[in-house]
Amino acid sequence: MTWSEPRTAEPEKKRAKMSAKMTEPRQPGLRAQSVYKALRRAIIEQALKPGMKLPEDSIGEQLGVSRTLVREAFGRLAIEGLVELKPNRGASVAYPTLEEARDVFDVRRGLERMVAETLAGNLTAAQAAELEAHVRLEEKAHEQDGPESIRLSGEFHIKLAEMTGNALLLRYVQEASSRCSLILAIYGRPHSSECAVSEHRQLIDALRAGDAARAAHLMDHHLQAVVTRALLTPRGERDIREVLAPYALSEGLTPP
Amino acid sequence: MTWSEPRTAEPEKKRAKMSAKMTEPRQPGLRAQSVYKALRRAIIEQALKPGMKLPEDSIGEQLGVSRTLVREAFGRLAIEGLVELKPNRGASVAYPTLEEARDVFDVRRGLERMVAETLAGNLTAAQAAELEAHVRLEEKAHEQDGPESIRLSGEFHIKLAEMTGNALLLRYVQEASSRCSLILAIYGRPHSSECAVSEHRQLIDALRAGDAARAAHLMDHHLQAVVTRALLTPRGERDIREVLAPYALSEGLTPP
DNA sequence: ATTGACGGTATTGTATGCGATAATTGAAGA
DNA sequence: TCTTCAATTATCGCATACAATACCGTCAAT
Repeated sequence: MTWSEPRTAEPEKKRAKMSAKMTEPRQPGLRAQSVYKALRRAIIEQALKPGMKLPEDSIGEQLGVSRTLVREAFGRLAIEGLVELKPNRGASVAYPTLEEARDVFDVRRGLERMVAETLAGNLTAAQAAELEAHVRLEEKAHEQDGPESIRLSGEFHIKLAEMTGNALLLRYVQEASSRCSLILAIYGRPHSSECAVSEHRQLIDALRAGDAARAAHLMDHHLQAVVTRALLTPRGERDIREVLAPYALSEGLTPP
Repeated sequence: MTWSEPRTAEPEKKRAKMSAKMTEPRQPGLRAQSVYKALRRAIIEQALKPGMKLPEDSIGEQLGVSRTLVREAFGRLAIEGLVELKPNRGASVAYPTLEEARDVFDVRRGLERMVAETLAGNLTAAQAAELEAHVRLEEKAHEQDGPESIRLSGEFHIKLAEMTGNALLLRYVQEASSRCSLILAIYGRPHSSECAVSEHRQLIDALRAGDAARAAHLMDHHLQAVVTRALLTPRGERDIREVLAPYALSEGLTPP
């Protein structure tokens, strides 16, 4: 994101009573949305790391908006579990505990099972083709194993949710999905590519065949596999910091 | 709108610099929460009817807070699908279309199926007892068939979700549940008591027996039954207004 | 009579201000 | 040197200020 324009560079005293034509008439609500999306991406891509403090002032200044809009974005992100909001202590990037993490993954499995069941036997030819094209992209990306691979894996699941045509289900899947990203950023091993492409392929087959039970089962185990592959299991924590951090954070302590 | 008190009559210059002790130190964030809860209840209990306009000013004035907090509440409620927020046109109580309604019910069924599966065979004796006590309450209330009956039916499902110990699942179930209330307010027949107590009882039995499949199945059909009993099926709309209203509202038109 | 233009008012979107709370620093005492 | 506590500073919570729309009624023109 290019924040090249120095909107609030000057000592901000002269903005009242300015000549009427220098206000750019960006359409309303759009700036708020942008702040939200910027922060969301920054968190998911780990530019903002879990536990990191998020001062309203500096962020607003950086993004060229007032604290009001930043605050609004924090609200939404807090509901989605991406930031934590403590009274009088402001916002920080969420640092889910292992327990919360497990909750999220459990719910996600359930949600995506619904997706699979809904879609089984109801895919149009076009949709099936789109999914297969996507999987081929995943295969290509998987070879050079960049961060692209991870993004595509995630998008596959979002695409599936979209195809159900159920807006609420889509929203929940998206939410669970972002939270999973955050969780894997904390507890996951460095960069396992998370989703096995072959499992995606099998799933598509089951969906085309209209085998709801098999599709649901595949999805369930696929996501279960993601968890184990990415190491969510707490046996043998690798770093003492990681063991303590959640506790420290949840008590309002701030490790350096 | 009663403009009895001349709020902005005075040149509003003298409100700064008041004697230091007249600020009640209510703890921060609590007022925001209160506004949110107040509006939420008002909507669910249909004091605020679907489609009704929600001006920030008058609501804030009524609740004794500034537009800022009202706005914040609107944001949360909008995410939960209880209010609609249109740019530059403000907030109104949501008026879900039949399609959205179906989405919500579908997701709810899936979520509560998860609840049932999670709980099956995992109820403590205390929990089972609590549920049975609740059902007895429902039976009592069912006789005089007041609005109490509806509230208790809803609470049964919330209680179940709580017992899973999964905070996220609980939140989703609560959200779906409130949206269902709103939906039934629009499309439901006058006051069917929505949940059959006997079905609740059967469900508890299945949960105690640890029969996950049966519990899930019961839950699924129970909720399906709620839909049919409450008449969500669009055959034979009773009133032209009700047919048109969703379309009007969704286009931003405001029927009288 | 309907429609379209115009002007005033009501409401929204966003920024800013003010008091309050927590973080931090620094000084004094153990 | 290590604690304890007070003063300073950074931030937050909330209200308010102000500009930008949208709404509504009036009036003129077809």
